[in-house]
Amino acid sequence: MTGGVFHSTSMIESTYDPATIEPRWSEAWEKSGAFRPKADAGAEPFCIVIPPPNVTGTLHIGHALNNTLQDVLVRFERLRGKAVLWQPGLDHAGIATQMVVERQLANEGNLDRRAMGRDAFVERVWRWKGESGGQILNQLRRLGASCDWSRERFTLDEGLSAAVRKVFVQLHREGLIYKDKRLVNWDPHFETAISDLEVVPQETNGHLWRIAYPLEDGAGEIVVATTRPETMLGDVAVAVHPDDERYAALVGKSVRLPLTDRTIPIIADAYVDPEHGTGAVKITPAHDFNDFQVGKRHRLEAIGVFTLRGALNENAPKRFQGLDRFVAREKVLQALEEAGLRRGEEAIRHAVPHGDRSGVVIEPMLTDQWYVDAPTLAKRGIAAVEQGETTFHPRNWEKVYFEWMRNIEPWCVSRQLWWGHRIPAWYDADGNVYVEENETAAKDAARKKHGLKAKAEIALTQDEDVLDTWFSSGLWPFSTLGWPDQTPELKRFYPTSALVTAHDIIFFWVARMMMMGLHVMQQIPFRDVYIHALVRDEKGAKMSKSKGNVMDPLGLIDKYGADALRFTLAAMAAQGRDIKLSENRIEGYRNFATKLWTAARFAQMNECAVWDKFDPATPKVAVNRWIVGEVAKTAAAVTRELEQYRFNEAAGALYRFVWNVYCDWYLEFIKPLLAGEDEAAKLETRRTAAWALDQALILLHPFMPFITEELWARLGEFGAKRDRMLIMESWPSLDAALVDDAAAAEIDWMIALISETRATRAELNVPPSARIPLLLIGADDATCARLERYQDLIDRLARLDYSTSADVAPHGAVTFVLDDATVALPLDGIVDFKAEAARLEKEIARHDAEAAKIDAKLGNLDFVRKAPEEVVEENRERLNDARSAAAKLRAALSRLNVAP
RNA sequence: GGGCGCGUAGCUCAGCGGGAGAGCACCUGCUUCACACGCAGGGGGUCACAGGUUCGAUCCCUGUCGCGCCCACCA
Repeated sequence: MTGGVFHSTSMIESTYDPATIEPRWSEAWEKSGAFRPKADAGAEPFCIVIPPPNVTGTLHIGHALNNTLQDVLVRFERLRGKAVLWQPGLDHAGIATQMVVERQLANEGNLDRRAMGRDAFVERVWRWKGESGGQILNQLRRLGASCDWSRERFTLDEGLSAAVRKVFVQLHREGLIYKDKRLVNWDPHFETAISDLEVVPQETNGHLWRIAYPLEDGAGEIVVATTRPETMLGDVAVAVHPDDERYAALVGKSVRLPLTDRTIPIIADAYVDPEHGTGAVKITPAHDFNDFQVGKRHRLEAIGVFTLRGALNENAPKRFQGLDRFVAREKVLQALEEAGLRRGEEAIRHAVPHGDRSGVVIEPMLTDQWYVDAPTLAKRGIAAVEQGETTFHPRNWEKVYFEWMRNIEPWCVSRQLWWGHRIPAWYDADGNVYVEENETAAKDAARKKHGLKAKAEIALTQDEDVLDTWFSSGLWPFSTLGWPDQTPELKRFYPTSALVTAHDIIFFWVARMMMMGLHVMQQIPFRDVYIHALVRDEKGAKMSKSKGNVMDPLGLIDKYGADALRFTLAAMAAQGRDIKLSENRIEGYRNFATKLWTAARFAQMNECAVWDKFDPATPKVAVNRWIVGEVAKTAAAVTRELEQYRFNEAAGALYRFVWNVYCDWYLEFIKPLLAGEDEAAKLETRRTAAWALDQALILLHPFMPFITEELWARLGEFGAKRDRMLIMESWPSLDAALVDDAAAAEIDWMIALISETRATRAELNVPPSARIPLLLIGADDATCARLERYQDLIDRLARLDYSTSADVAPHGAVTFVLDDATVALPLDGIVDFKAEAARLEKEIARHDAEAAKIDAKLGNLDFVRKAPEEVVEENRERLNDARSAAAKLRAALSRLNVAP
C-alpha cells in the first residue's frame, strides 16, 4: 500500500476512536502527495482557491463549514480522476492584524506603535506572524482539509506583493486608479479611511436638537434641527426647500452662526425635506456626505473642524479646540443654552455609522485618498454573470450581486495603516507623483520628468499609505497561481472551477475578484460560485465571541471526531437557509460513524473481502443483486447531488443507504446465507457484501475521510485487495442496468412481509421471544415460491416458528393484508381477541377512509377528464387496493367473531 | 425607504402541484451470535393566516401577521 501506514493487524474494535486515527491519516495523505494535483496532463483540471483565513484567525464554525464543503468537492473530484488543486493560503488582514499586535505591545508594557516607528513595528508584526500567525492552517488539517499545503501562499509574500504592485500600476496607467480629495469614512480610532463596506450602521438612541440661528439683519431667527450640534462650528450655510413657503422670504439672507464670528447664507436646495425636523438644515460640507453634495452645488467652502483623532481643531473657536467630539457636543449645547438659542429637542432612534473593527462612530472626513474606479470595472463583472460565464448557486444570490454592482461607488483603497502593501507611489519635492512598481522605476520616471540624466541624484518619498486588504484578496485566484509569471499552474487552473464562500462576503470579496480577474486576466476568476449559509446559534443569532455563543469546532472534533462534524455540516448545508447548529445533531452523526464502523467489523468477522476485480453484474442471489442495484442508485444520486452542490441531499442518500438499507436489511438478510451450506452462495455473498461496503466507503470518503480511509486499510489487512489509499481510489461509475427490478420487487415484498409481521406482533403484545407460525393465504404461485425461497430469512427476522402457504386461515388467527394475499398468524391462546378485533377495526377504518377519499376524487368528472391519465390510473389502483384490503380484513374480523 | 429570505411533528430542519418526511427528543418492548453511539414497534402535524388560480395547493399568485438578513445620505 502506498503511504506506508502500518498498524497492528487485529480485529476491528467495537467502537471508533477518532482521536488516535485522524492525525495519522492527515500525515499519511500529505506525505503521500495525494493533495497535489496529479501530473497526468490529460486529466481534467479542477481548482478551488481557499477563502484565505486571516493570519490572526483561529478556526470557528463558519470556517469549519466553508472548508468542509470545499473539501467534499475537492475529494469528490479527485476520486473522479480530475487533476485537483485546492490552493491554500492566508490573508494578512491589515487592520485585524495591526490590532492584535498593538494590543500585544500594550499588554507587554512595550512602546506603542508610534513610539516604535514604522519599520520596527512592521518587523514586529512579521515576527508575530512567524511565531503564532497562521495556526488556523493546522486547524484546517485537523478538519481533514486536503489542500495542497506545499503551495501555501500569503497575501504579503513576495510574489503576491509583486502582483499587487503590478496591478496597481496598470490600473493607474489606465486611469482606473486615481487620487482624489473627497469625503471618506474616517475611523478616528485607527486613524484611517475605511471603505463603505467596513461601515456598519447601528441603531442608536440620540436626540434631534433644535437650534436658533439669528438672522443677520436682526429680523428674527431660523431654527435648524440636528443630531450633531458640534458640527455646527463647521457650518457654511442653512438650507431650506425651494418650495417651502415658510422660508421663501429668507432665502438669500444671511444668519450669524452662533458661537462663531461667521456669517453664513440661507440657501434653497431640493435635498431638504420640508417635513423633516424644522425644514431648515444646517450645512456642514466637511462632515456630512449630503452636505458635501449641497456644498458642491452651491460652491460653498468646506470647513473641517475635527482632527484625525476626532477632536476639535484650530478651525473651531478657541474654547472648543482640543475637545473630543462628544465632549464638544455637550459644551456646544451648553454654550447655546447660555446664549438662549436652544429651541427644544426630541429623543430619537437613528442609525449611526460605526467602524466594523473599531466600533467607534465613523466621521466623514475630507482627505486625500486613492480610489479604484469600481463603476467602470463592475461593468464586465455584471456582464459575465448576466451571460452565465459565472453562475451563482443558488441562483438568487445573483440578484444581490447585481444590485450591489449596479450601484457601486468608487472604492477607497488607501489605508492610513502600517501593515499591508505600501502604495507604489512616490513623490518628488514638488509633489509630483510617480506610480511605478518599484523605487528605481519611480526615480527613472522622475528624472525623465525633470529632464535629468540617468543616475542623477533625485530624492523621492514613498506614499505612506497601504492598500485595503481586499485589494490583494481580489487578485487571489490568479496571484496564488503565480501571476504575473505564466506558470503551468496558471495556465492549467485559471479560470478556477468553483468558489465556495458565505453570503456575507459577496461584496467584499466575490465582486472584487470578478472585477480584478476580468480586467487583469481578461477572464472570469471562477465558473461557479457556491454561496453557503452562515452558521448561527440555536436562536439564529450570528455566532460571535462577544456574544459568547460560539461553538468551537476543535472542541467538537475532540468530542465527536472530525468526520461527525463534517458530516453534520454537510447534511445541514441545504441551499437557501442559514444553519442553526445544535450539538445533538452532531451526536447523531457520530452515531452514524459508529454504525458504519461496526458494519465493517461485521464484514471482517464474516471474512467478507474482495480479493480481485469483482464484477457487480455477476451475483445470482436476489439479495445480492438487490444490494448491487441499491449501490448503483445511491452512487448515481450522490454524484448527481454533488454536481449540483446539494450537499445535504448527497449526505442524506448516503446515510439512508448505509443505515437503512445496508445495515438494517442487507446485513440481516445475508446472515443466514453466511451460516448456510451453499458454498457458492456464501462466496458470492461475501464478495458482494464486501464490494457494497467498499463502494459505500468510497462514496462516503468526501464527507468522512478519516473513518473511511481507516476502514479501507483495515479491511485490506483482512484480504481485500488494496492498490492505493482510499483518497486516490476511483469513484464508482455503475451501469444503471445493474438495478434489477425483479430482484428489487422480491426483496421489497419480503421487507414488507417482515415489517408487517413485526408491527402486528408488537401491536398485539406478542412477546419477542415467542416463536409463532405464519400462514400465507391466497397467494399466487410466484408469491408462494418467494416465501419458500426466503423462508429461513423471514423466519429469523420476523421471529417465526415456521412459515408456509395455506389455503384458508384457521380460526383464531390474526391477519393482515399484503398485496393480493392475506397473512395469518395463528395466535389462538396467545393474544387477546378483543385487542385483535380493535386492531382490525382500526385498520378497516383506515382503508375505508382512504377508499372514500379516492372514490370522491374519481367521482369528480373534471378530475378524470383533466388530470393526466397515469394519475387517474394510479388512483384507481389505490382505490382497488384499499377496497380489497378492507374486504380481507372484514373477512378476518368475521372469522374472529365466529371463533369459539 | 427599498430588496431578499423564512414561518412544515416538542426541538433543528428537508420537501415544494397529485398518497405529509428526517435527525434528535418522547412512549412501549428487547442482554436477537456487528452495533444499547444499538434493535424492533409507536404516538405526535387544519404544512402561520385569509383570499385567488387549478380537476387538484404545504407547494403557484395576491394580501395579512410574525421573524431574520442585506442595501440606503434623510439632518
